[in-house]
Amino acid sequence: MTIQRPRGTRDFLPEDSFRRGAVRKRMQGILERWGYQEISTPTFEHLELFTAKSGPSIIEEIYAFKDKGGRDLALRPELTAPVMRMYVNELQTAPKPLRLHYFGNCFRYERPQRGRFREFWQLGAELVGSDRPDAEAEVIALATKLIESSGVSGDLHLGYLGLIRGMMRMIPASERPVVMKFIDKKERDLLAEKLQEIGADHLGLTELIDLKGRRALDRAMELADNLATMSDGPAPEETKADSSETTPIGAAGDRATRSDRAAASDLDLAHFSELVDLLATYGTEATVDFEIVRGLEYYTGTVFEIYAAGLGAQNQICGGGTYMLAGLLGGQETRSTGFGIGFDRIMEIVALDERPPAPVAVVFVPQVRTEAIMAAKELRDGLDVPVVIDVMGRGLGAQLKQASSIGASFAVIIGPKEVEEGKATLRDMSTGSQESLGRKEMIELLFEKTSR
RNA sequence: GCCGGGGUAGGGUAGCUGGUCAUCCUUUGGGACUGUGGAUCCCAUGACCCGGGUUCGAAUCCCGGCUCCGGCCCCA
Repeated sequence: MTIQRPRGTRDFLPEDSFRRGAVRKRMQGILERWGYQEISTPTFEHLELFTAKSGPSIIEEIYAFKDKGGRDLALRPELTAPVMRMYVNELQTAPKPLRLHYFGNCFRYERPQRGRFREFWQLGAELVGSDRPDAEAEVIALATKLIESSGVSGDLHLGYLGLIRGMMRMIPASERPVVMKFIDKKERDLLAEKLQEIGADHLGLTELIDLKGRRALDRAMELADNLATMSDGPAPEETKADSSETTPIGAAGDRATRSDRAAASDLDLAHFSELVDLLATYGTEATVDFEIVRGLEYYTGTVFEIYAAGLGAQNQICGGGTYMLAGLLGGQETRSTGFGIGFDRIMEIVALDERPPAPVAVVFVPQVRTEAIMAAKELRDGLDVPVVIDVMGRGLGAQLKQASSIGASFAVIIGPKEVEEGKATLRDMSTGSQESLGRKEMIELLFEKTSR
């Protein structure tokens, strides 16, 4: 038995690596042009970073371990938390806004299936320091631009947590987690049942999440007005009561706390509406969809997800929104907006056909090996394509055969005759035509013919 | 964690109602062809996922494990 790859990991053969590199470079080129700067963080972090962000239950899903010094560490399951940790550690006093992008491998201990691996790559960006619609629109437009650049057509769904959270304040705190869960899981029947049970079916929640697109926004405005009228009643009192029971024992407690913290700005639908208009300016098409709640607590308002066709169950290729994480990680509270793209999922459906450049082969008669190696050296300095030379001790014919099988565009043939004349023979591998050239002309001609 | 379907040379496959040397294609290395490739021919390398069980005998049947694929859950 040979040694196998660990479960859920992949090997990337030269062809795969080339394709991945090409798509990555394309995306990073766009990020740079939008003024985002690349950063990198460690592959592993203190476990606490991730439990602080997502709660202790995350430990079940990640690679967590103790090192030899007894420290609790974890392979990063995502990159937003490390990036914000880096921000809190060393970038808090940098001029705002900060535009950052990253690309890195992440790890989760999950059952592998299509589009889901134990080691996977995420590419993302964070705009730190603003949660204005301007910032959100830029980030969302950027995300769609990146996905487009790979030839993948994505379907952008744009949500806003404010209204739903406003509605949540109208129902008992103890019922909120389960209601949120039903929304997230798209359990319509259970949701309707639950709302009726707790006497909250008049809020318009089920109606809201069913609406999509332009009409959803208009209707949301009306619902917000109704809600504002209702909240003049007992709501503030209840809010207070909630905060008193917010000892951070688990997800439920956190949920209530953060919902309330964001209360002041929650119902600001004008903000959301402005974002929708700005996105139109960017030419980014979005479907308004209040069903997107992205279960994560630190999102404060705008959230979005992008789906792609042709991926089966794992069709989400991008997720993001506006969040407050710096405070949670011990820094001064800062609003940021960002997204992560599932790079592997993009690669499964990417429409680009990128191929490595064809190499040039130096083919020689054994007795002039030295001259051939020197020629190869010169060619490598002068050309932008791979230059390869025989290391198998093969004869001339076998070398040409090899050149052909690796797809060489040209062969530079060197024998005693050429050495004597100070020239080399250039053979076009597709046509078989040959010409004798001096060193300088050889490089000039080849450069011209091989550069794209 | 749960539910299905698979695992035979590097890749793709036949065999799988148990019994000669496990089939064929391709790839790789060598040769026919020591100054000219793509063709052809010859040679070589190379596999029954692992462990038990049933049997005179297991690639084949049974059980367990590992792993891959698809779905659930969760997410990227």
